[in-house]
Amino acid sequence: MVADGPQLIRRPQPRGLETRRDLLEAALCEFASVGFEAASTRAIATRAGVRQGQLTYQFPTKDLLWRATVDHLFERFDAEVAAALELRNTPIGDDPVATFEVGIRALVRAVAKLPELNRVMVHEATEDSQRLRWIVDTHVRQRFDQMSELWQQLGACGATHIEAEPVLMYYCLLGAASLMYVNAPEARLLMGGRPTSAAAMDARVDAHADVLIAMVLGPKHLRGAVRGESS
Amino acid sequence: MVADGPQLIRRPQPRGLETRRDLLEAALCEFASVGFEAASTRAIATRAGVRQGQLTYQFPTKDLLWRATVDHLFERFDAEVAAALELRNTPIGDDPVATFEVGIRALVRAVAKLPELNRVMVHEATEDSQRLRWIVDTHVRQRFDQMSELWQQLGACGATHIEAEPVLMYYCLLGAASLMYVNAPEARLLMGGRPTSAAAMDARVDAHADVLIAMVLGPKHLRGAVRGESS
DNA sequence: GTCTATAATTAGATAGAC
DNA sequence: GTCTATCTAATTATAGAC
Repeated sequence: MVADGPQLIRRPQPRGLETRRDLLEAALCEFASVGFEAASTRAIATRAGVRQGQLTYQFPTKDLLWRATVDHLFERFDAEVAAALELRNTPIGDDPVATFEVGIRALVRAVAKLPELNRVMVHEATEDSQRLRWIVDTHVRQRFDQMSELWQQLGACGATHIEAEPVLMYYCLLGAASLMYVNAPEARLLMGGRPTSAAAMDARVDAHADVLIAMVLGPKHLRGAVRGESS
Repeated sequence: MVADGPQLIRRPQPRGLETRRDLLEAALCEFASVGFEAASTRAIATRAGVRQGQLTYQFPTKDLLWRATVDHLFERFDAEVAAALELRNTPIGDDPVATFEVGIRALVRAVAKLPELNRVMVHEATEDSQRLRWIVDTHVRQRFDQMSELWQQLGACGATHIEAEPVLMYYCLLGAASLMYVNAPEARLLMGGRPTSAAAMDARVDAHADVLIAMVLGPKHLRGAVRGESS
């Protein structure tokens, strides 16, 4: 999705691809933690276990590294969503209510497992820039349009008592779904540093999705799965 | 709330206080836009119309400038909340439902008028650090506890069909209330750069609060004020 | 494909003139 | 209280050896 890599005269060699992948994973962490400008290519290279010169060979400029990282992040995010969809016996069809419910569950699961994506988004979206325009045009707008259409279908079939224009609902749902994971270090401090096993984490994610669905579809849609706090 | 300023041997002189205020306003913008590490003290001084040496006289280190900025930000935020509360004929008392409703309206109004606070929070909360611990201990925890108690009262009196532990609800409500304003540059791109007059902005903020209240208190609490889209 | 060495900028902090 | 000049360290990007 973005011009990448070495000079591309011949197909890349396996060890180059591997360091490339390592660099992308390292860049993902750094960019998500502190944003584009504060992230240092040296720190990224070190985290990936290579030298700085190696990074600039794979990604000639910091900007190209960032774009490749964002592409990689959205790919992983889509994979998380797909995995979450398969986990359920996805009754997706032309029923907007079922689509919404399954979609919200998959969304919450994905943002919880990959908070780095929303962190990068938030670091970039606080100020207008070329990078923000690129990420909106390349990745965000299509997802926003998709969600808008679903929201309008939901309103048309009378499934919700909430009346709001799509852009408002987009940010309400995304914010409610993601802030706890974006601000996970803060949340951990507020909760007093409980250990949070993987199972407890999963239960919390399910409860989180239940809350969002109950907020939008109302009490009549409660499926008895709304837990407060469990192990 | 934080040790500040020059050597404090004598009371500060008026022109010093003025540049101090200018520096805090400038720092607020820079820290909110790009975060602590990417913000440059030179850029802050330039924006405030003074030289860099002047900044280090008022705030010896970047860290002290940041803390003073955050204190200032929370003061301004509380002022916005207070102004929003006075705007309504605040029926706050011991009725949790009324308190919640008025509080949500004031919250949405305040985050919309001062998105810089939530931007700073999000820049800091994506990674554990001394700054994060300081901001949580100094400003966040007391507000979190206050909101948790209100949420438990709301559940106890059966006013909501949502069942969730306080920390989950804290991030759901705060995320739903703030993301649109935190990511305002992105939202403007998604909406196609509509002009958004002050009146339209106000209407949108009211509609936003209506949505949050309807989400939590359910259809029975709709007050006929839920607008979709208006001028 | 990987590495070292280095150029060119820029950062925060300090010292001292006025 | 304000400003200029400067120090030290860290940044991205480049050139070239292997």
